[in-house]
Amino acid sequence: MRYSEDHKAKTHQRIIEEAALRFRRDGVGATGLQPLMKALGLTHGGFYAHFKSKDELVETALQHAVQTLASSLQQAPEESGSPLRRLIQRYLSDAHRANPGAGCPLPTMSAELGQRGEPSTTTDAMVLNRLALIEQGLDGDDAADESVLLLSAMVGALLLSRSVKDPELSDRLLHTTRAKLLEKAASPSE
Amino acid sequence: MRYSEDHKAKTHQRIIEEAALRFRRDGVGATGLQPLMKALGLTHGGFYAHFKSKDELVETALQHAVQTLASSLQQAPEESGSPLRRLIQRYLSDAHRANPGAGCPLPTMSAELGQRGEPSTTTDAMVLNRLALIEQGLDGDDAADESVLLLSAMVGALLLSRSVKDPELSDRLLHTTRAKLLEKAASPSE
DNA sequence: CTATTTATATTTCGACCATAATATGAAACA
DNA sequence: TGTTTCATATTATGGTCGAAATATAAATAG
Repeated sequence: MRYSEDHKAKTHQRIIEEAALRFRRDGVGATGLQPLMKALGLTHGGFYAHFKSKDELVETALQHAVQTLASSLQQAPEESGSPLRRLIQRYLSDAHRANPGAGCPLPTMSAELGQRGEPSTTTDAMVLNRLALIEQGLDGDDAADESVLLLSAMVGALLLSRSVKDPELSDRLLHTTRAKLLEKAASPSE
Repeated sequence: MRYSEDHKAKTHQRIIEEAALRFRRDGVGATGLQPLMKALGLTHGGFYAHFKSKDELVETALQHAVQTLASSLQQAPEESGSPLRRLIQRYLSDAHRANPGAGCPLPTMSAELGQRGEPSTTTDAMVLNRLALIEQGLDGDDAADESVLLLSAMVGALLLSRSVKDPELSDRLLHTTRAKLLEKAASPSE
């Protein structure tokens, strides 16, 4: 073997990362394997040496996105407030809205995955993970229910803010929801 | 051959209605014109006598769905509470979750429409319409901002509840959000 | 040997078009 | 006038096209 030892493994990983980007940015159905491989400087034929189907790649890329996001949400540089406040600020930020390919898969992919009849439970895991994360930042006996509201509002606001055409309306959706949710996460001991 | 006077108009309308159903249930990209026409007992060739492209049908079907929904939201039989409370109950109902093809296009189509680079402003119109409807049912100087939160949460909760696999988690997302939002719409004169 | 390329198979997509089909309005006939 | 035939306008059929999709297998390059 004159290929480097981990050559295939690196290609494998590059496919996953490019797919995770495109699936979130363009959608699963709109992402062709041919353009995907071409973007990596490869041809489409070799795809099946790495995955046995597109569906398998979807599942793999989704899990990769989940893990990447989970770690990206942990590291918060120097933002203000509690972990929950930082999460809200990051999630409903202009940067997150502008870069769906690097962001949360829920607003971009969950509808399509549900429609596909995907038997995957990865969405469930994501939701449960996010709910737990939010609940940690809340107080009171109502924290569990409140976390559901926060997650729904975050996902919905990001989705809608990306879907409307008018930039002012988009800002209103994003920033107003952010402000309202930050109110809820105001005082950890209220 | 000359058909009855309104034959083509009826066919035209049938195409729109079947498309509005499928676009919401299966997604725009996953809905082929051939199966669509076949479902109406027609062949695919005649499609272009009615619409000059699939994109035109998408726009038409979306507007049809908007108008249908708008009227369907008005007529509330004998549910409890204010119009806003009835809207929340209907939107976050088990029936709405179970029938995406007959429901609000925002949770099912907006992500895909945004990704498509659709230049349509129909999504904007829907959002503005819903915001105004919700704001009418709210009180206080905070009504405008509060309506954004309500809409985001409604869309997000419905989207997520349709996307997860576990029925209990789905119920939790749907019912908890409904309960929390009904609290907010509790007393019109608070 | 192995990872990738190249070539190919099979569908399916949106889109187009020539042709067939036929109900109505007009014309012709009784 | 009442009935039938004809011509026309309109709608749907069904075939086809190029492109792109997923997937496989053989050939090639590292």
